[in-house]
Amino acid sequence: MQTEHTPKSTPAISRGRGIDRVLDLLSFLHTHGRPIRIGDLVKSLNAPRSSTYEIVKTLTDAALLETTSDGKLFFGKALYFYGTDYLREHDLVRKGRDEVDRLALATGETSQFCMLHDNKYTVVHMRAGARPFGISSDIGTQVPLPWTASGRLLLSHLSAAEIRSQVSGNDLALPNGKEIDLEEFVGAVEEARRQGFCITSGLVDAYTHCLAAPVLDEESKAIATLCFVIPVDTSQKRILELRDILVESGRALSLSAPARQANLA
Amino acid sequence: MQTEHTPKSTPAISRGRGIDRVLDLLSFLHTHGRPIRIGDLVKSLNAPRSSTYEIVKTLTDAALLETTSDGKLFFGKALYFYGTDYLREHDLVRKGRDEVDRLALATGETSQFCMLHDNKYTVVHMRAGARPFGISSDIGTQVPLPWTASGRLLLSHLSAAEIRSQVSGNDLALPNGKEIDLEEFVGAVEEARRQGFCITSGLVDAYTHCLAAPVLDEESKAIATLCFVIPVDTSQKRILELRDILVESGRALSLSAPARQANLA
DNA sequence: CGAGATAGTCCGGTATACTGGACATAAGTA
DNA sequence: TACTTATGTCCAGTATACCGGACTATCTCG
Repeated sequence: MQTEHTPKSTPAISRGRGIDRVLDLLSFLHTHGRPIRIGDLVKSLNAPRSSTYEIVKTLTDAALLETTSDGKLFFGKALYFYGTDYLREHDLVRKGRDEVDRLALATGETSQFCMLHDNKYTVVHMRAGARPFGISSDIGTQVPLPWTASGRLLLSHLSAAEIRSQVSGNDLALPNGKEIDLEEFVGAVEEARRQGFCITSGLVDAYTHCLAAPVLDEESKAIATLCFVIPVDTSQKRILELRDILVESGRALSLSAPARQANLA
Repeated sequence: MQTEHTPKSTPAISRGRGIDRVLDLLSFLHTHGRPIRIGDLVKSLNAPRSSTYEIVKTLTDAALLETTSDGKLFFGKALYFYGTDYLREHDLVRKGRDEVDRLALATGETSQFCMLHDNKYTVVHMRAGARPFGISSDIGTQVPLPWTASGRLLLSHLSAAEIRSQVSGNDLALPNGKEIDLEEFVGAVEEARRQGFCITSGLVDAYTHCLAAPVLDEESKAIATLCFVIPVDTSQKRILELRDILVESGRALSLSAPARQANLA
């Protein structure tokens, strides 16, 4: 499941395929998030200079990249068009976006639509709530799965063993320095599946709850999640209210009825 | 200015760079506009089969492509993220989109934000008007420059000679079979620049006017346009009213004052 | 002015990516 | 059954894409 073109252990510089260089370039540009000078790019990618120039030229001609006014590089128009095409053809994501916008408007809470990408929790769409609260993560932001409620749902179709192998050691270390216990996490995933929703508190930061509901595919596997990011001081009553709204929205987007016996235990 | 990786005259199949194959693939997928089977892809691209399989695998692993439920290929999540990144960093396009949405809402008319791409008029964003009228072109749609009012504005920084060389013979043939006279077109471009807006009638189809205003960069060159697509039977008064709104919006997005003596002649 | 970064071009040798073709399935169809 | 059409894998030879390194040209800073 590792992406093959980014050898983790060997940042070594070897003769490489042009394609792989391109993929690395784009991927780096995404995590970097801002325009970058070509020299820095060469250093960051640890790629041969002349090849990089060549590739950048090719990509720029094809409008996959653009040069900003101050000579830096970033994504170009073609990628915008391709992204739009993706959205047009991809019902689920399109509906998910609409639902997020609707939820944020209706509840005033910061809402997100998330999917698994690169084996990470990834924000596909988000809309900030009414009160400007904290820093809401941008679209495309990736976070280790154990840090989020959605992460627990997105893994909930896997067996305990599979979960253990998916979560690399690093991912269990929270931003606040604490470490999540692996077995506890496996249990939480299990519980999330049984309940059909998940709530976590103070994981990514100390001041928020994370409240998530799954979107299921035909086989009742969570292919995406909807979630609210809400202040810790939210009342229990309000939390439950939001949870019900979220679960309902998730069900509406799902391709199958939950099939789980939702409220048994 | 031709994209180098698509030799027009030689659809020949020769040993090619992987990168170029990828660019061709993406570009084709965009114009195709729908998921496609890999076999058809091979035929359409006239590319070696084994290489295509290899490339598709690589791109799929990197999430640039995705396989649909019925085994067809289309753009993947990564491209959606890259497109979002583009939008986030690209002020002009972001503002242009907002303005289009605003205009469509305020006037009820179908509105578009357009730019030059691949030497074609390209719809960067659009929003359908209040009355569902005709077929509004999707985002990413490309049309020969002479067919549109925007096209005249987007070329208006060029000399007559440059314009002649930009417009290839094919582009002058309208969908209705008629042919635009090249010199007439050059004149229209000139006039569009002088006036700071442009109106065309019955070009792409017989039932619409196309009304466009430029967005200028620091050197007063049109880098984009805003436009309305309106029914032929719109009253003259209404047209002028919409024109003023559009010109004003274009000015607001511009990086320079029009600098042209707008209403001289 | 010299020293040190940075952007960008150019070129020849060679490691290897790309390709054609063979092969294995499976589905449709006549 | 036999024939066609599609997807997909694998392999070895060679055309060539990629890389290292040399070279220019700016720019900045001391």
